[in-house]
Amino acid sequence: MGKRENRTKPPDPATLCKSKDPAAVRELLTKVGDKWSIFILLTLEMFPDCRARFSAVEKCIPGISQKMLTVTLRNLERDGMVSREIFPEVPPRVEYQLTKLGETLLEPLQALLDWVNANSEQVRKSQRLFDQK
Amino acid sequence: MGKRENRTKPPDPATLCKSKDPAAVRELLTKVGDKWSIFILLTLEMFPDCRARFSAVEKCIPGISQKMLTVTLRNLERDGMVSREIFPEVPPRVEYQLTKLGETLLEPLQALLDWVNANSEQVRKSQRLFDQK
DNA sequence: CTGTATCCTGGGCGATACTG
DNA sequence: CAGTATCGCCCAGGATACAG
Repeated sequence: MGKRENRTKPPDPATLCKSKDPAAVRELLTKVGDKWSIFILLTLEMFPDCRARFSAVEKCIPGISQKMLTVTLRNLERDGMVSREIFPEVPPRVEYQLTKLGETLLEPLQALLDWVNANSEQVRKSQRLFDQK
Repeated sequence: MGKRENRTKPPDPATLCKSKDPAAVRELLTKVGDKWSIFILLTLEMFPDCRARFSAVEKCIPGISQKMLTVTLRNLERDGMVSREIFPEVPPRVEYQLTKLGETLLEPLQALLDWVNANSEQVRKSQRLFDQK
């Protein structure tokens, strides 16, 4: 399932979407494809125990607004990728940590990042070629 | 680089974005995260020689509009993931084919799909739990 | 059959102000 | 410090019509 050998026969139309739970696939890729999720996941990964407080994450991600950090963290928590712990202090302290699930997602994600590092130059070249035609 | 061991010291803020070409990372994830790109790539992969004509791809992707198929294919071509060949016939025939570059992207992508297949149930469970609080 | 050209809507996201 | 609330812009993407 999902192997990449060359076929010699055309596929049954809609085979793809029957075998793969298209809703779940699209859902994840939409999440991961949004503007900030991956940066948050990768940032948390850098901290000891994959754990950091709100403001610490914020400082590691230039350009993110407070609102989007809150929203994206909340979504990640909802999906079970990140856990959230509130400390009843003043001033308040909230710590976020990658869950086991979140950590497992980072592996395939890292593969994608490696691909980017290896191939982004070729992509840019292709774009330039295409644009000047 | 990009390893996943636990750190014992907090990261240098903005380390992430210095080491990874954030523009390129975000660019790819935005593409891959759009509504149709992956389905198109996975569809082409199913055909002999990773090659199919416009209408054949269309039939394999329920719900895609003609416009979005055209637009997304054009973007993929611009990025060098897909090549396009026009046959001067009537009625016209146009064939699209995964390039070498496009095929290499499918490997990390497949890892992500496998993750979805393995974990989407747990994600849904987490969502239900979160929502009823 | 394989496109292009318009129009239109929803929602992602930023800016800003306010709160416990 | 770590949020909410509100407003408004922009643009991905759907519907529809037309063209080579």
